Amino acid sequence: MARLDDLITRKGVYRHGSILYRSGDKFQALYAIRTGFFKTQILNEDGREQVTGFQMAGEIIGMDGISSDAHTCDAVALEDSEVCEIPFSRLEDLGRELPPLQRHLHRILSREIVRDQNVMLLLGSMRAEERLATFLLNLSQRFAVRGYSPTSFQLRMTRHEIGSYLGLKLETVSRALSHLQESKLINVRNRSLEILCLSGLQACMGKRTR
Amino acid sequence: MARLDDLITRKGVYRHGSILYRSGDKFQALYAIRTGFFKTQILNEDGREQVTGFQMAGEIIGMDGISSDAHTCDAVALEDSEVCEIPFSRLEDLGRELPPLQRHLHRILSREIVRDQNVMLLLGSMRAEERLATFLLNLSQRFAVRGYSPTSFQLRMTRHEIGSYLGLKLETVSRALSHLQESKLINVRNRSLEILCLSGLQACMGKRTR
DNA sequence: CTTATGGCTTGATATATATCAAAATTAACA
DNA sequence: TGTTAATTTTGATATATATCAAGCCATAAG
Repeated sequence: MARLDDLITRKGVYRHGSILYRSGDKFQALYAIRTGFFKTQILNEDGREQVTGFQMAGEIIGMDGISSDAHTCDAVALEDSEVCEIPFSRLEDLGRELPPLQRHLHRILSREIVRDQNVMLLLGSMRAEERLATFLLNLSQRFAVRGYSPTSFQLRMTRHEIGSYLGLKLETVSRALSHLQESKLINVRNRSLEILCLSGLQACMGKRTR
Repeated sequence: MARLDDLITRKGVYRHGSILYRSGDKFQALYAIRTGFFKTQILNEDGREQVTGFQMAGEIIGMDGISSDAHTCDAVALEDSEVCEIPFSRLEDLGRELPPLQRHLHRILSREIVRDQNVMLLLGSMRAEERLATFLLNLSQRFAVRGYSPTSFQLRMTRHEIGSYLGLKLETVSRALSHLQESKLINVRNRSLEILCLSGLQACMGKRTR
């Protein structure tokens, strides 16, 4: 553990809107978010963007860069955030000496694969309101794990960014939020969100017309 | 290399329709496809399915299982296929001794992450015909790498499976194929596909109304 | 060779979401 | 702190894709 600490260096503070890495940047390190909130996004040749994830404190980003020694997405701070850098080749070196660390790295990489595949399921088979419910429940769980309220939190991203992540236009996101509110499942006012009925939201995930 | 060969064992032949692993199966190994064609899919609680990928000879599957020691998707043979098994903990052991092998594994895991994120882009931001063009061009490239014709090949999957992968209904897939054919970009008759104009298909990827 | 079954295509119609537009609200900044 | 710019909501309408339905084709089984 001491040796891992030795590896990790405080990379610094990223102000709201600033960029941790860009697509095309040389890959050298993974980043552990200490505090704050990021989004990752990829851009098409023709300028279309897709938000591929929202990352919060305790999560690791940058794994996309390993495959080609260059990052394939942008990572942007959605609020002032503190980040630690984990030089990747040194992490690999250390992993060779410490099997549990090696295993841990593999699990983190695989967890990202599983997460991505669940987003595919969401994008490929769910209706707008279901996608939103799934998204809110996912945020809720992740806040809960960190000791924050699972039922009351701030959205760190715009409706446009939520829409980009969920494959919807921002108007659709807004309407779906309004509708969940009418259904008494949530309270939403700007970026503050309150979940009134977790089980109701869960039920909402299972509704298919599509 | 000899030691890697030592690790890998021929797992056997999987007949068309048979299952290499199922969601929930204990994770013990990665699988290298020697010959043939697979699909991987996840299933919702409520029975909805999402095809998460199509894998061909030379590709590795099973990486989803590392994170929780259990597979999170099903892998199904789409034609008679031959598979090799790579016991994962032994692969990790060997990776600790052979840094290039370790690095190779990390690249493979990361490549899957990048692939998945590009599918997110497809599902989140492309129109039906674009998705199909992207899909066909991806198959084309992968066949080319393997020394097969990039412009003439057999589709190994049904319209339904293509639709599940692309987030479309099978009728939409069928119509989009017909339309690409009318546009003289492809010839398609059942499962045989011929690409008449690679650059035309590429241009088709960039068309947005959405 | 014949029949049956699953897969595919095409048409008509329905529907979910996108698009366009305007106003209201909030946040950023000078 | 006033002013501007960005974000959000909501409505009206357009459109892409889903749904429903029927017939056709191809492959597999008897």
